Amino acid sequence: MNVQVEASPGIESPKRTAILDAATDLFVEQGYGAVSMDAIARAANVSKATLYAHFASKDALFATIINEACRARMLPDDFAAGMALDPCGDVRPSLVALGRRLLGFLLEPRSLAIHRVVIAEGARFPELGRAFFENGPVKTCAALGAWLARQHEAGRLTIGDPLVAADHLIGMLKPGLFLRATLGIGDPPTQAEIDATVEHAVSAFLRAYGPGCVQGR
Amino acid sequence: MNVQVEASPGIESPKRTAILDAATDLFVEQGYGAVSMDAIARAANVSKATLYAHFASKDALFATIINEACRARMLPDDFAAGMALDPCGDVRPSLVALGRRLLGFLLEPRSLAIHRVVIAEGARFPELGRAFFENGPVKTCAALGAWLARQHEAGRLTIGDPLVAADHLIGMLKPGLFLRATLGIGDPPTQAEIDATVEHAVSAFLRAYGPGCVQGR
DNA sequence: GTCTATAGAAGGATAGAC
DNA sequence: GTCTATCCTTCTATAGAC
Repeated sequence: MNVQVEASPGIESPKRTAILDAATDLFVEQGYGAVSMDAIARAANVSKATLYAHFASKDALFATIINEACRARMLPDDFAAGMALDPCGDVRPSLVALGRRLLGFLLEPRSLAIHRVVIAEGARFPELGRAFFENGPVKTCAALGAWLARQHEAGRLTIGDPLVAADHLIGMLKPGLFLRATLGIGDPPTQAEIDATVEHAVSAFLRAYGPGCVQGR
Repeated sequence: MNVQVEASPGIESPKRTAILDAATDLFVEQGYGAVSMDAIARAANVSKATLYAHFASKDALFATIINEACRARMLPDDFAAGMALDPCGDVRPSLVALGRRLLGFLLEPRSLAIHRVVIAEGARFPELGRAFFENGPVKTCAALGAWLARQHEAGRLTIGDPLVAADHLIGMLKPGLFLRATLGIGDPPTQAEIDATVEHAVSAFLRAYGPGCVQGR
C-alpha cells in the first residue's frame, strides 16, 4: 500500500481546510481504522463526494495529514529558543529548563496521540514512521547535541559524543512518565512529577557529563 | 468497550489451541483492525462458527491473547537469572551483560510487535496497557532496582533511589535503536550496534552511579 | 465543486443441520 | 462441538443531477 502524500497542498479552499482540520483531529485522536470517511464528512460539514473530490482515498488523506502533523508539531519553538541561549555560569538551570520544556512537550496530549498513531500504523504506512523519526527525535537530538557540544567547548560540560550524550539525557527524562502516559495508565502526570523526573535526570546527567568528568572508562 | 478476558482458559482442546496459536501470530503481527475473523478461522483450519463457540467476540479473543502474551513473554528468563548473581569484583562486566540481554530482548521482533500492538490499541483496550505495563516495564525495573540496591550495599555502586537508577540505566539503553526498530526504519540493529549502545550506556551509568559518586548535587 | 443516493465489498456474528 | 450457508451492518468509493 504505497500511497503518495498529497503533492500540491498549495490551493486553499474553505472546504478543503475544513476537511483537513476535522480529519486531523479524528485521525490523531482515534487512529486510522476507527475513523470512517462518513465521520470525517460529518465533522467537516461536507458530503462524502466532496471529500473524494479533494483526496483520492482514505489512505492518501491519512498520509497527508499525519505527515503534516509530524512536520508541523514536532520541535517546540520555545525549546529551539532555549537552545539559542548559552548559560552565563552554571549549566544546571539551563538543563533543568530544557528538560522541563522537552518532557512537557512530549507529554502533551497531541504529542502522545501522534506518537501512538505513527507506531500503530507504522506497518501500513512506513513513510510515516520515517517522517516522524526525521522531524521529531532526530531533529531534537541534533539540536540538543549541538548545544551540548557548545557547552563542552566552553568548559561547562564534558561531552565525548554529543549525540550519544543527547540520547542519554533524553533517555533519562522519558522513562516512567512517558510510557505511562503513552499507554494511558493512571492519571496524567502532574507538574510536580515532571519536575521531580527532570531533577533526577539532570542530576544523573551532570554526574556523568559535568565539568571534570573523565570519559574514558 | 469493556471486554472481559477469558475467565477459564483451563479446558484444553486441539481446536482451541489451534485458534489461539493462529490468532496470536496474526494479531501480534498485524494488529487488531487488520485481522479479520475469517482470516483467523482460515489460518487455524476451523470454521468461523467454531471460533465463536470458543470466544464470545473478536474483542474477547484479542484481549485474551494479548493479555496472555504480555504475561508470558515479558521478562526474559536469562535476565532474571543474571539478576541472581552478584559480581565478584568490578560491576562493569555484569552491567554490560545485563544491558546486552535486556536490549537484545527488547529488540526481538516479537517484543517489538507486542509493544506496537499494545500502544496501538491502548485506547480501545485500556486493560491491555495495564497488563503490559505491570508485567513488563514494572517487573523489569523492580528486578533491576533490587539488584542495584544490593550492589550499593556491597559498596560497588552508589545508588540513591534504586528505581530511579534502574529507570536511568534502561532509559540510556533504549534510545536510538529501540525507537528505530519500533518504527521499522532502516535495517534491524546489528549486534555491533547493540554492543556499542550498551557500552556507552554502562559507561555513562558508572560515571553517574559508580562507587564514590556523590549523589546530592 | 457540491450534493443525494447508491453500488459493491468486507467483516462480525448467527441459524440450523449433523 | 463442528460445519455450511447466510444475515446484517458498516465502510469505501462512485454515478449522476445541479
